[in-house]
Amino acid sequence: MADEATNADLMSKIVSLCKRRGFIFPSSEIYGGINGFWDYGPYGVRMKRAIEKLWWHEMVETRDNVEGLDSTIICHPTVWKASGHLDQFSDLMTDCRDCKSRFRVDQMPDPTTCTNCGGKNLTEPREFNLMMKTFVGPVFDDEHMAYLRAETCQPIFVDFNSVRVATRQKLPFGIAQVGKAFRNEINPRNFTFRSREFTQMEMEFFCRGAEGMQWFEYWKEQRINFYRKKLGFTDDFFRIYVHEKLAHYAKAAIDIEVKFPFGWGELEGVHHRGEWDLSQHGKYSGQDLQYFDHDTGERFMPTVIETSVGLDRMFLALLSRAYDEDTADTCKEGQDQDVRVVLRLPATVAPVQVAVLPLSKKLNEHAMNLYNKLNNYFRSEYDVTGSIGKRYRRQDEIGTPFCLTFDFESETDNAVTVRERDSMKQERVAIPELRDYLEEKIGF
RNA sequence: GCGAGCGUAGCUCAGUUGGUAGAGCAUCACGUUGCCAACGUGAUUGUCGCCGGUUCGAUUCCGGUCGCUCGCUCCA
Repeated sequence: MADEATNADLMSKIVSLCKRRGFIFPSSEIYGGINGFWDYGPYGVRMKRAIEKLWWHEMVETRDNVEGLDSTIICHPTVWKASGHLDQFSDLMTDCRDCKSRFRVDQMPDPTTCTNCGGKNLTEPREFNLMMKTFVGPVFDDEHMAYLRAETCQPIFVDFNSVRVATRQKLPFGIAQVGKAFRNEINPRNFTFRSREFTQMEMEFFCRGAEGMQWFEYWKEQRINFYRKKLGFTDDFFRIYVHEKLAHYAKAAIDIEVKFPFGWGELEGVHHRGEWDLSQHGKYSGQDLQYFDHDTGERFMPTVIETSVGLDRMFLALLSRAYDEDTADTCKEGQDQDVRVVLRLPATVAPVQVAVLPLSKKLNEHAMNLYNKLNNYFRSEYDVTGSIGKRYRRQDEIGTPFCLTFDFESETDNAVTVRERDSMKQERVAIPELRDYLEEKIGF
């Protein structure tokens, strides 16, 4: 119980910090907000882009057999018929206000009576579909209805042949995409964890059916290594959930779950989807999406291994892991307690990687020169306002790993003090060596 | 979608038994200091979530609505 209370407390501290420092705040807040939508502020967008860049580099730029794609959010409506998104969850449902049960109206013996408790206190039958609707063209009728994509992977399947032909890729190869997806979630919850507009980072890897399990294991390991090595996740923070109940088309599936303040939650899925998606799109489009192997003369439907992660969830996972409160010693007199809020973010994703802080306003000119140089290579920030200690704390709160203090000796010895966020230790580094020094510490 | 709780400054919250509001922190300026939330002086900030009703008068009472949190439900 005490643990749960602490965690709920942690969640509200994170939400509060996000609002205060401009990481994330509610969309349309001056109008009272809109449920399930969140805006990323100045620091938030820096960090979000850094995470995306890290993923893209890992999944696309360092691999010859993975190609990128940026498809539209609105697709031909039949895409969602083929994928099964339109048929499922488009049933009429009713809720019993007395016993809180929910029923499909077409399955009730008597649609006016609760099947469970016999009560008559039912809500009006409503259509449940998690896809967001819109209209293409100025006429709002069924003919012109379209949907915002519920996941970024379907357009990858749809464009599979075009990508294959254009890039002359042979199996096995993958297609990756980062982009917005939309779901009319019944109940958005837990800050940005479940929202109605979100960003996915997905990769579909196409291979021969016989090699499917082998690639499934490969990508599972790759993704786990990414969290361990690139984001520093440890075994107490994430775990693997193996699906026992699989979708009818799937051969294997795991989720990578993370310890959020509200409990364990899915961060990424690695799924063996078999031939299902390409077969469906082949069937509905009438196009032959089979792969022809020139060496063996075989024609077959590729098997798909998917890695799918929510960017917003990775963002929230990083914040959950990074948030910490120190009770560090203070050097100032007259302070009983010094609680320091610090985000121990990996330097690669920190919104500000380097802060340049002149000890005095009199040092403005030269310190500003240093800042302008470093800002070409690192996400940097300059701050002269307030005492040096206060500025360190401001940077701690947004997770800046390195603060460079430009002091009265800097102009003569051509060096600055580098103060490290987590240890608060300081080191004197010559200005000409700063770039190499920081690049080595920050990494990609 | 159902139920419960909540909504006052950027953040955390106090307050008004109905007479349009305060604190701490934060922010800004000047002075001072010069490596871990220093100090002094001064300054900025709210349609008390939104709409409506009752009332001479509503931030306060009532209704609705929007949003947040928790539980149930849902999560293809």
